[in-house]
Amino acid sequence: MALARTGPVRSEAARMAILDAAVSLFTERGYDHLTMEGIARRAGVGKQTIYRWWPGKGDVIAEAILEGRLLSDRRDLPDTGDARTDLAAWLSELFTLRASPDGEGLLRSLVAAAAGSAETGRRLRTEILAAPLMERLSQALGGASGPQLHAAADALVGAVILRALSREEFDVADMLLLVDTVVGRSDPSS
Amino acid sequence: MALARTGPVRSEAARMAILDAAVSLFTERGYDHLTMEGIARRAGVGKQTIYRWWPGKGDVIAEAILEGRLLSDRRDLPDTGDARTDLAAWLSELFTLRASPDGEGLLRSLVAAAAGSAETGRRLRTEILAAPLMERLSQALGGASGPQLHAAADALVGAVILRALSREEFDVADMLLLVDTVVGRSDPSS
Amino acid sequence: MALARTGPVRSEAARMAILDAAVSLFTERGYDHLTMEGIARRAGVGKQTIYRWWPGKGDVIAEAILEGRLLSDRRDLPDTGDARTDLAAWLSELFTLRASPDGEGLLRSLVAAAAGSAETGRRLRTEILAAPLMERLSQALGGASGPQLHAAADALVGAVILRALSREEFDVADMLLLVDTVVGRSDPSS
Amino acid sequence: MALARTGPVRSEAARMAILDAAVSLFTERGYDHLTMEGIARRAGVGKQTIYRWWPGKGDVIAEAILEGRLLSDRRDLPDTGDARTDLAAWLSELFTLRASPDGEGLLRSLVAAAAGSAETGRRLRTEILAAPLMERLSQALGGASGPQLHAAADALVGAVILRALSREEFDVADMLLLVDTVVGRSDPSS
DNA sequence: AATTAAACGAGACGGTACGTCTCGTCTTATT
DNA sequence: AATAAGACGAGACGTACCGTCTCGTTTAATT
Repeated sequence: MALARTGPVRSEAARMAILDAAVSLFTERGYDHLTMEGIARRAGVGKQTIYRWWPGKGDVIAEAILEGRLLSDRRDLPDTGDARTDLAAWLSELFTLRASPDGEGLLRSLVAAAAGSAETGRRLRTEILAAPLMERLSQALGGASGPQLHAAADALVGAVILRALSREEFDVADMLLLVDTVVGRSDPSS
Repeated sequence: MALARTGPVRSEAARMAILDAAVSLFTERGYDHLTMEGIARRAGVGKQTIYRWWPGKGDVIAEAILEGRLLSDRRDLPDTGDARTDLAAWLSELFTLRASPDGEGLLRSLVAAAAGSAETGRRLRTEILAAPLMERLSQALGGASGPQLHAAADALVGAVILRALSREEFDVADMLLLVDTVVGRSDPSS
Repeated sequence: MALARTGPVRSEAARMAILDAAVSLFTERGYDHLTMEGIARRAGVGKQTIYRWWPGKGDVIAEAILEGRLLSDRRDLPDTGDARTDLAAWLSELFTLRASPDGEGLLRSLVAAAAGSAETGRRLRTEILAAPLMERLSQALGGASGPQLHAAADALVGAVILRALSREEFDVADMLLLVDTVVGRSDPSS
Repeated sequence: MALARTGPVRSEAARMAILDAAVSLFTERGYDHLTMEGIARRAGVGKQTIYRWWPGKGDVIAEAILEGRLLSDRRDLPDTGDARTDLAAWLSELFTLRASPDGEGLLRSLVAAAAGSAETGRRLRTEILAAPLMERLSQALGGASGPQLHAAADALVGAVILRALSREEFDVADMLLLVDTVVGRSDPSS
């Protein structure tokens, strides 16, 4: 039998305030400038309340991603009937994912967070490679699944990340070329 | 007539000591733990001497990459005659690029550096996507070049980066599957 | 009802360690060489803990004076029955107030501290012109008090400070002459 | 036979520019904020040119005092016929000696300089205790000279310095009381 | 109801690093 | 040889955060 615990229970209000504060500071100033003290200040919360539940800022962000507070609105793909165009459009959106006025791209910030926190890294990939994308991509590949599908998904999303890191521009034509390279020009029609 | 600048000239010894120190600290402890003070300390140099020539640690690392002090030994591809195998082997090496004892992968650290510094981002891509890789990849694609070639290269390298960020394992079979996805199974043989 | 302040309370141990460190460094090397970093280092304290409670090094020294950690043992005058001799002896002691091995006179250091910090200036005068001196001086002046007494005290102590600043020697004969000038030769006898 | 020196001779223009710069910076911001780099910058001179001729900032200020670039206009006493009033007026002027907009009193700054530099200390006293003051004071004391005269002068000027350091106000009445204490009320009239 | 213990806000603490400033020494090309 | 310019190693400045550690208050479940 488990030892019965007495005393107050974890405050959901505090948890919410912390995640809200983290998300808003992250989108405003990027991952590098995100600080535990800043989160506590904006959330109106003691620092210990954050450290009690999360080991570091990376894990706070990881939880925010998990709850769909970041990236959530990029999950759905357009559906024009042409999978190739839809994928390119969705990747373009991913690439331009940016919110900060001072030019710190949000995608780069997410990459920085992923580089610094294992949990964030895991979740970032899972979230980006979400169901809608995989479904469309599978169709475009003629029903591929499993490792094959994942390879294609990683290639598409990875290429976008690499270009974002290199600060190169990436227009729609480039994006279509990328989709063609990975998905193949003639496969869907065959 | 140009204004003749008088006074002492930049110390090459100091520049070298700084880059050496930065490279060794970076490979030992990763980008996050790299500090300007640490570099100055190990280089036996005043902090101002670093700040005089570089705006931040990202730019020091960028210069180290440019000079081939990082990554240089991963530039050459093996040559077994089978481009598919060679590419997979080279990508595996890129993926396992790691030196830190405390588990901070070197590739992830480079990604963090790229996310934080525009110059590093630019140079990282240029360096990784170096001549040897592009040449072999072009052959594998049946002589592709220009945007088409770059799309394929970004897809391959990007996928590896994404998997590194997500802390997933990536064995040789996965790597071959990736190469097949991007390069195509039958193209080289045709 | 007053707002109840919660949270940890100021650490008396840290306060003591800081004042102790400041006093020892001050007497060892003088005010000019006294640094906030040095105090923090010797006190085994974070710099912020000093800056949290004092604006600058001058104010730390001011508090040390207020607590009698500097100057305290020069407060008592000898009592030979002859006020003139006693005052001269006490002023000589004030003049020779020195501790530093490298010749930085302690009195000059106090003057530098007073010049740089309003609070130290105020407290320095209050401390030097302490009760025992005023009492004896008042007797020597035939019971003078108030502004008259202060004028005489300032004249005596000020003259000593000026001579200390000018690095001139000041023997007992000079000191007696000074006392005679301010107190008057014949007053005590009358 | 002396070794004949060849090469250019010390630049008087540079010397002047340095002293001018030092004086203006001193009166603007006080001794504490005076820096060798600041002097060199404003004087349009290499730092080495200052260090070649002066060991430190205190000595530059000492030379400026010696040349009458500081204090020079306070040397003359008014002459109303009443030595007591004249001395009090002159001491008041000394006390209010201030130039900085941010309240750093010039007299306190001179004291700081004197505390930090032996040469400045020596010259400060010599300059303040200049001929005009001594002459008037001697008359007021009924022709005193030598150590006796110096004791009185030190007492007067020292008292003013001490009050300046303590940031206390010092009005004309106080000043007259001080003069009376040192010079004696009835001496001049007798 | 009284007790008990954990979660909370607040924030002090010993630290490390930041990026800037000045120190005094040392090159360099010019005059 | 003296100069203007300024790079250099050194280290203090005052600030921002780190992660840990009290504080006193508030809130549940257990007696």
